[in-house]
Amino acid sequence: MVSLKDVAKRAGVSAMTVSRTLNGNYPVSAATRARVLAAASALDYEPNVMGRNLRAPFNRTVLVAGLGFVESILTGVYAAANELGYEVILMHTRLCNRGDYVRRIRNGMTSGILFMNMMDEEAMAEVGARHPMVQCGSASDLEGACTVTVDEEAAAHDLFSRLAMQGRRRIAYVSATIGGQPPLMSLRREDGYLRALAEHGLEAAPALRFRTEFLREDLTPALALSNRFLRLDPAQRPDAIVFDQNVQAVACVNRFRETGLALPQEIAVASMDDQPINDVIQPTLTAVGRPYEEMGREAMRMLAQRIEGRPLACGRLVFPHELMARGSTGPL
Amino acid sequence: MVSLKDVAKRAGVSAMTVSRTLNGNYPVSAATRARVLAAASALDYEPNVMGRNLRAPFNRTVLVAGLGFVESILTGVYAAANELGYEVILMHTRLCNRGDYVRRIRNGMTSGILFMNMMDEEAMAEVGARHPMVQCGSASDLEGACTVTVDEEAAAHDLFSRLAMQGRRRIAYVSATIGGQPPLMSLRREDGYLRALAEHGLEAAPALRFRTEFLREDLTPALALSNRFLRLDPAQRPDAIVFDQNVQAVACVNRFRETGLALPQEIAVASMDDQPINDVIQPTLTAVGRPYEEMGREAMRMLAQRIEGRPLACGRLVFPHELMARGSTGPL
DNA sequence: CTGAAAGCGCTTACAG
DNA sequence: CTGAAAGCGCTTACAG
Repeated sequence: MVSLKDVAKRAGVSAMTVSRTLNGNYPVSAATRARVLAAASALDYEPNVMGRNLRAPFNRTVLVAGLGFVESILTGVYAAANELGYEVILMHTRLCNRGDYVRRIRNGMTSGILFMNMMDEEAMAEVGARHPMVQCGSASDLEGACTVTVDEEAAAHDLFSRLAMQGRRRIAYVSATIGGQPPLMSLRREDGYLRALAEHGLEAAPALRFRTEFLREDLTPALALSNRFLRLDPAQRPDAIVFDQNVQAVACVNRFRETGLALPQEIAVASMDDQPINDVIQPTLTAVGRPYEEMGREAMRMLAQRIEGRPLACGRLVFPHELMARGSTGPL
Repeated sequence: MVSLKDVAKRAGVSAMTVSRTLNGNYPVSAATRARVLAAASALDYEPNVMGRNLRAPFNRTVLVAGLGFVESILTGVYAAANELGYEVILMHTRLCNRGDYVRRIRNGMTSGILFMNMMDEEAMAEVGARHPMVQCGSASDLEGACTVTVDEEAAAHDLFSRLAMQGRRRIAYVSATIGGQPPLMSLRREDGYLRALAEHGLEAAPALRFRTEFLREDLTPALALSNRFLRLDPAQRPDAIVFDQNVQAVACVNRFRETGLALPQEIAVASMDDQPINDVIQPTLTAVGRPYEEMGREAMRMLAQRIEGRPLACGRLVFPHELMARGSTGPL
C-alpha cells in the first residue's frame, strides 16, 4: 500500500508537504506542488481515511437507521452525502438493539445518526441527547431536535376534509401504534382528523377509531379489520377509511374488491403515506404524498451541519405535503 | 473520549493488558481480568474502530453498490453483515462514477464490494480484478468471480414453456440493454426463450424480439411498446409478452387494461423479475421469483470469506428460482 | 513556504 | 501472564 511517506520520498520532500499539497489548505510553492502531484500520481496514491480520521474531530460517515430501507429517502440521503463527501452506513432497526445506535457513534465508526421514519421515541431521545441526530419523516418532540417532516395535522385535515366534502358521513381512522402506544405522528394526525370532522359537523365516534400495531410487513391486522367492516350492516359501516400505514390500505382495498364492494361509491379508502404502488393498483389509492427524496436530502445536509458544528438556520424543516386524490376516494 | 490508556491507568495495568483482556485472544490472570473489566465498565469504555482498523489487514466494512436500493437484497445483506460484525456502506451507481467503487476500497474505507443487480460488466471486471467482490443477482462471466444468482436460462425456459403450453403462439420477449448492449443475464434468458419455443415448434421471429434500454424509472419505452402492440392487427399481435424489467411489465398491463384488452385471454404479460407489487396489481402479474433476501445474505457471507482470505467451498452459488404463475397469464 | 516532532487509539512483535 | 517499544497513516502544533 502506498503511503504519504512513499510519495514524500519520491518527491524529495517531507510527508507534511505532501499532506499540505494534497489537502490544499496551506500555501505550497508551485515547483514543489508540481513534484508532489507528479509523485502522487505516478504512485497512484490514495490517502487512507483511517489514518486521517484518527485525528479529525469527525469522520464524514453517518448512520441511517430505520425499520426497513425506504428507497426514496435513501436516494435523497445518498445524493446529499455524495455531494458532501460523506459515507452512509445502513442499520436496520429490526435487526439491532438500541445500544447499537449509540455504539456505532461512540466507537468512532460514524459521527451522527439519521433516523428514517423511526417511531421509537425513547431510542431517539437517548441518541439525540448526546450525539448529532436528525429525524426524517416521523419525528419526536425533543427539545432542540433536528427534524425534517411535513405538517401531519394539516395533512390529515386535508385528507379528512376532502372525504367529508364528498358527503362521507362515517369516516374511520386506523392509526398505528408502537408497542401499544400511538407515536407522536399519529397523535398529530388525530388532531387533524378531529378538526376536519368538527368543521363538517361530523362525529368522531369511538366506533370509528381503530388502532393497529405497526408491523412493517404483516397484513393480518388490516385484513381482520377489513373483514370486520364487511360483516357490518352497510348502514352502519364506515363510508370512508383512512390508514396510517399504506400497506394496510392496499390490503384493505384488495379485500373489498374481492368481495365486490364498490370503491369509491360504497366506501372510500385512503392512506396517510403515499407509496409508488398506489398509482399502480386498481383502483388507484388516494394518499398524502411527501417529497421523500428531497426530505432525505435535506435531512442529510442538516446532519452534516450538526456534525461539523456549523450553525443551523433552522432545526425543524417542514416540507409541503400533497394530497394525491385518486380512484379509491373518487371525485369531489 | 475514553481511551485504552484511561482504562489501563484506572485498572493499574498497561494498555496491552487491557487490549488483551477485552479481545480475549491471550491469557490474562483472573484477578487482572476482573480489574480491567471493572475499569472499562466504570469508564463506559468503547474501543475506537479507527485505531483498530489502522493496523488490521481488513476492516469489516463492505460497499454495497447497485442502481437503486433493493430492499429485499439489502435486508439479507444487512442481516448477514450484522451477524458477522460487518458494516454496510451504500453506494448508488447512478450517482457515482466507476472510479468511486475502487477508491472506497483503496482509501481503506471498505474491504470489499457487493454488487446488487449490477449490469455494468466492465466496471465489475475492473473492481474484481484487484479487490474482493461478489455479484448478487445479475452476474458477469469473469474468471474466478464470486456470484450469487439463479439459472437465468432455466428460469426463462420455465416461463416461456408455460406460455407455449397454454397454447400461446406469438410469444414476444422484451429484453433490456445497457448502453445498447444486452447484459449477460439477458443473453442467458434469450437462450431459454429460444429453447422453449423450439421445443414447442414455435418460431422466435425477429418481429417478436424487442430491446429496451434499462432505465430504472422511465416507463416511456414500455408504454411506447404497448401502444405499438395495440395498433397491430389482433391476428398478428403477440399473444404473450415477457419483459426483463418488472416495471415495464406492470406499465404494459395497466396500458392494456385501460384499452379494454382482455388479460389473460387475448394477451398474456409476464416479467422475468418478481417484485412485491406483482401480487397487488389487477390482474396479478406472473413473474420469475428469486429468493432475494437469502441471496443477499449468502452474497454477504461469501464476501466476508473473501475479505478474510478464508477458502470458499464454491464461488458460484446458484439459487433455485420459482415461477410465480398469476392472473396476467392465467391457468395452464 | 517547509520540516521535525509528537500524537490520534490501537495492535504486532519482542522481551521478560 | 505482563509490559515497553515501535508502528499503522495521517494531521496538529511548533519551529524555522
